Amino acid sequence: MRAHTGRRRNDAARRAILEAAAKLLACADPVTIDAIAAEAGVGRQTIYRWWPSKGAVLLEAMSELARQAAPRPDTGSLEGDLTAFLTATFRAAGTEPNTAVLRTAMAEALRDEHAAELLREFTAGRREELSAVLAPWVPAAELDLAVDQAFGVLWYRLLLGHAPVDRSTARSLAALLVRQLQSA
Amino acid sequence: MRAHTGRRRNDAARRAILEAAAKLLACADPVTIDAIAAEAGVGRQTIYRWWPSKGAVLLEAMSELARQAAPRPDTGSLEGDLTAFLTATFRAAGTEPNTAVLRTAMAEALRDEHAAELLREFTAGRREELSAVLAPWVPAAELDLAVDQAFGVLWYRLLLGHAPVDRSTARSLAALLVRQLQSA
Amino acid sequence: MRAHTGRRRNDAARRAILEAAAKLLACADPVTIDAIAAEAGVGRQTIYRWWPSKGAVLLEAMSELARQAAPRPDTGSLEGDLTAFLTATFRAAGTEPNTAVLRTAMAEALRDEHAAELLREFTAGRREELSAVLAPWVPAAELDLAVDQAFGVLWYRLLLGHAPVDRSTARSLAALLVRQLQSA
Amino acid sequence: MRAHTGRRRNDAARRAILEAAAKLLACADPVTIDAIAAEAGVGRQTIYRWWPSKGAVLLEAMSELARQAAPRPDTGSLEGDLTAFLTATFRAAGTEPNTAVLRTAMAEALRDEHAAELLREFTAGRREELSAVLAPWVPAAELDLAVDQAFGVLWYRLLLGHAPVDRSTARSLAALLVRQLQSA
DNA sequence: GCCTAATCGAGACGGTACGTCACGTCTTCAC
DNA sequence: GTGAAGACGTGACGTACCGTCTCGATTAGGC
Repeated sequence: MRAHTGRRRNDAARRAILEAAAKLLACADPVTIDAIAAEAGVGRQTIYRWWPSKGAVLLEAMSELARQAAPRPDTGSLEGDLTAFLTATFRAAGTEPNTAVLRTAMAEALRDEHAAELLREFTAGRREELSAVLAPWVPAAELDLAVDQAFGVLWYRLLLGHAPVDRSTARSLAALLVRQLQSA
Repeated sequence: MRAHTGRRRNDAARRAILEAAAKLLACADPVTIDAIAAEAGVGRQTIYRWWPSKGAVLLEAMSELARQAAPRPDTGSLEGDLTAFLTATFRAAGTEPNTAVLRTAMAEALRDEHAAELLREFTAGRREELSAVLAPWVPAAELDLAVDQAFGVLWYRLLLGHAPVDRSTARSLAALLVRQLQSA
Repeated sequence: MRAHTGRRRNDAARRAILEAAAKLLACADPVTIDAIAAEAGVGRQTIYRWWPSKGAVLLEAMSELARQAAPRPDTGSLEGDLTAFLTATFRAAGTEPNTAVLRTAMAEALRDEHAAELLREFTAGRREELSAVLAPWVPAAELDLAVDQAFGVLWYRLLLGHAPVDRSTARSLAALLVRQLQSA
Repeated sequence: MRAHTGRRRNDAARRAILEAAAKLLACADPVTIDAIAAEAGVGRQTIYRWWPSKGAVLLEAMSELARQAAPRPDTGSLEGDLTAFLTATFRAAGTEPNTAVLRTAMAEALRDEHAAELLREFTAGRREELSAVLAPWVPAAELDLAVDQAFGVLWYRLLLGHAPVDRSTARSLAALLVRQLQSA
């Protein structure tokens, strides 16, 4: 038995696919596999060879996009750190095309188990970031719920659009959470 | 001029459609117009005559389902009222088939503007309920954000599934929010 | 038992329907019941009350249109009479909108037994006309086939459109048929 | 540049579609695309990929069916050849399921320009056959009209059904045409 | 002058077929 | 074996007409 024969995976194709997906993700309208393949100059099968579904491609593309976002602030106070984190996060999420990307990603995750898994991983990563920020000051028992309150507001507003996702929201939310967490 | 001519809308068909939609909504797998029509014993066109899209039917069905849910508690304390409201709400939303219904409704709203509008209306109604509960005790400036924190946690967990939506979550959340709001 | 009570049939509606059908028949594109009803300013049911199918309306409209066409020539010779008859018939049938009417009528007759029956009646009438023209000169045994040869050429060209249906065709055909019939 | 990439057209599917169409064509009742697809064990889209309309499929199927029909008789006499040709043709056309096939084909051609074009091609081929039979004996100027007389009788009777399309008709018609053509 | 009943325009109803779109799989040939 | 190209079976979509079934309004004898 040979360990491996034949042509090796073309990383250029992989990157082209993710970039095409990212580009289309930002357009707000539903993304098709054909569109990704055409935009990437790639055969449809090349996508299915490496990802289990359309949603998986989109989610991976989104995760790459959002990789750089997170600062790990250290201002010396809970309120300072939390404000810095939430401000950065809300500003990023509330700005197009990111808003459209996140909404489309959630839409995909609700229809595709592969995408759902990747979105769970992505959001778990974000929660860990925020947990790390809060951990020094907050009792462990309250951590998870506090984190979900912050990201809950973010996603709830993002998906429904009834209220802004912006810097000022982030600041108010940080202040409220601080009061809640420190009054223990 | 006559006020109206022609056969009137068949209310039995309308109800059959919404009930069929509600039934299928609870099944967790994607709902098709054909399935609704068949389940309701109705022609497809009768659906398209009265609703602009599949999403609109589903959202209307969901809204009818959830109409009765809300208690308007009056225990005499912020913590009592809030706990009662959130406990009831989380328990309802966290129980199948309601969880599936809400997830499907959101999935539809993310792809269909008509459904989105109806989901906005539905969630606005729920926020008003909670606002009414909080209003006596909470400064107006903090109301909206507090409400979004509560429903944010609910939807965030519902959609991602990383943590439970249950009575105990509701109680913890109520306690946290009370601390936050009363420490002002 | 009373012989009859209630409102009588509205002849204006009947005429409006046939005229609307005639008008739409002339347009070459497929005619719908809705279009007839709208054009006639009539409810759909008023059509179905009096005709068994769409085709029946169209065929009756066509028959009324074509009622006046037939001359009963008497030039004193077989060739003269035949030429006169065929010339008139081919010129009428070969001119728009009559061509479209006949084609549409046949299309309808091929899908609708009521229309087929009416088209059979209509064409039977036309064949009788031609038979009457030929009868004085042609042995009875050959009459039917000769008549079918004439109308056969007419319809064959009308339906396929590979060759004209015009006065000169009529004259050539008349001459050929005369030779055939007189050489007995 | 490559001459061609991608999977090739599946000829088995093509044949299955045409055979299914032929089979359904013979059933006298209206043919649907779904029925063809199901009978052929093929997706609907595979039909639309290769034929512009339902009529085009049906006409192509009919043309294949009728390909073998034509004898090219050579009995040494006009009457002999013509009788042989018309007898064979009328017998074939006048026998079920061929009659139903031809009627359905015409019905389709009257509603669908693609089918009309294919029916024109088919009938043109048949006319050429008959022209070739007649050419040695008939002046060119009279050829087309004589041919249209023969096929005219065939189609006229086929479509209206007022008189038989059979061997004896063919013989009488041949005799009449011979008299007409030879008495010049 | 009512009563009865059939007709009218309007339009909603359950159906059937249409032609399109996107999916995820498969097949072909080039590399 | 991987790549682009593209045909394949599948199944939902939204539209167009069909022929039937209500509606309330209108009309016209028979009593």
